[in-house]
Amino acid sequence: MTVRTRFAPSPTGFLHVGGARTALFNWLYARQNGGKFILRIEDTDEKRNTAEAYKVIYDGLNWMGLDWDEGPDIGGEYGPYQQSERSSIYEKYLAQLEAGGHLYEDAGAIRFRSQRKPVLVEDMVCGSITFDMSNPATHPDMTIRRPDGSWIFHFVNVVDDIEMRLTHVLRGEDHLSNTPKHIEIYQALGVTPPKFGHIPLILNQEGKKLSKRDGGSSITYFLDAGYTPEAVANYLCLLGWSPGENREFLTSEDLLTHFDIATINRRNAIFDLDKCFWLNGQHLQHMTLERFEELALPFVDKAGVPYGSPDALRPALAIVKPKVKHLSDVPDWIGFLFTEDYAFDPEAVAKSLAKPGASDRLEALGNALSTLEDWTHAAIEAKLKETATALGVKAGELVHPARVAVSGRSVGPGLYEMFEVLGRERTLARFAKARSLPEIG
RNA sequence: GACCCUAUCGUCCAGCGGUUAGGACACCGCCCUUUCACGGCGGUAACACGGGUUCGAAUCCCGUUAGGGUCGCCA
Repeated sequence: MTVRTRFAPSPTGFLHVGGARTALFNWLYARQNGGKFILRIEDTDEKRNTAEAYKVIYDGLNWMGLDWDEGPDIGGEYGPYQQSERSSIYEKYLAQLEAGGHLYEDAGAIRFRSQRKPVLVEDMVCGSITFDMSNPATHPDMTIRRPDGSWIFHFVNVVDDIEMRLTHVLRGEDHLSNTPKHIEIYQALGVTPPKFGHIPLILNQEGKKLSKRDGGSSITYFLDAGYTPEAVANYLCLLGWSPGENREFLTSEDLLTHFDIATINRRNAIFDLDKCFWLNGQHLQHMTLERFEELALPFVDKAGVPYGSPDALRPALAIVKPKVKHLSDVPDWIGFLFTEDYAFDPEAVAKSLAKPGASDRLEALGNALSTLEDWTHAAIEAKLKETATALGVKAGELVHPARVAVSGRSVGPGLYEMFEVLGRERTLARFAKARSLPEIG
């Protein structure tokens, strides 16, 4: 039997990281088993049904690299894939339950009568749990349809999972207590339930369920802040799971081969943005330059960095890739390489360039570099050190003023790498420009 | 309140009857170094509590406490 999993978000205009995680786990499970991953939009509340809300879901999943085999946008064998268009299907199942004597009316709404028998939930992550359904006070008969004819989540969710031939339902642990109710519907319909897997929740710093209000609870936050999807996926999998051997850095391909839903623990986990941040730096550092380029380009373009052509941009990206931690920092880290109109940070100028003798040392360095044959970072480094020795000063006495001269700041990419990217002409011109600054004595 | 889940450093994860309780993030030193990073070395820091079971419990059982979740005509 082909594995079929799904992600069934409500179009709220917000993709929660917890939602992204369930989507990721379902996607991984489907891909690991040669199965299908289905996207279904649960929009029984029509107010939510807007094009922008759909776009948020599509964009979020696409960004994470999660592709779906069936969905509202691409169709599929068991469509439509949005609940607002499936009412006739629900009517059919409702009639079946009615015929079985499982329904009754209550103030215009339709309720499902519980059998009041114990229900066993065999969960892929939580194990076997038996729910005693005998107390109507704690397990009231659930409403299935409102007086106005609209449908309630529990019912349509089960019907769709049946109709769409889902074999595995991996979802948040907040649904664990709802599962026996869902199983009762499967039983009333005479259908074998799918396998369930309830994954622990993501908590905020206060240990509460991560909500919209919490910073970093939306997947767009990670996108905008310059996180890479591979780092976010890596981090999300690490929450509650470990591949063993103290391994933590996993590429998306590693995740596909190693991640195992059955071995995640049952404990809710607090989201640690610091660790995600660290992982992001690791991924940035380890990925190919091509991938880095692909991810950084939108940020560079958005900031309006005048890099000219991709060929001119590439070397600049190459020298910041090992150092930058957020893609959103890239424009700031490379901007000065593409304009002679870069700003001088007053503090940086005061700390090195304005120091006595700095201008002279810069001149000496400029003279030495003007005749350097091989304009590579290695040769530049050798020449700078040679010059320092000749002047009888430490390399830092040349390095620091030179850094501020060419970049206007005290923090940035490697100095020799910056020189190399700038080229001799512009490097020396910037030395001269810096020496003519009013602050320089 | 009832029901369900959970309980190892501040945080995440290892540990599955015998360990000096390990790794990572964060934090603090030191080293490397052209800044910032990276990297290296070292440090602070945990088995919630109480009973069992056992020759022996972080590991198994029970209870307590704490946290989370569910109990909608939200999804």
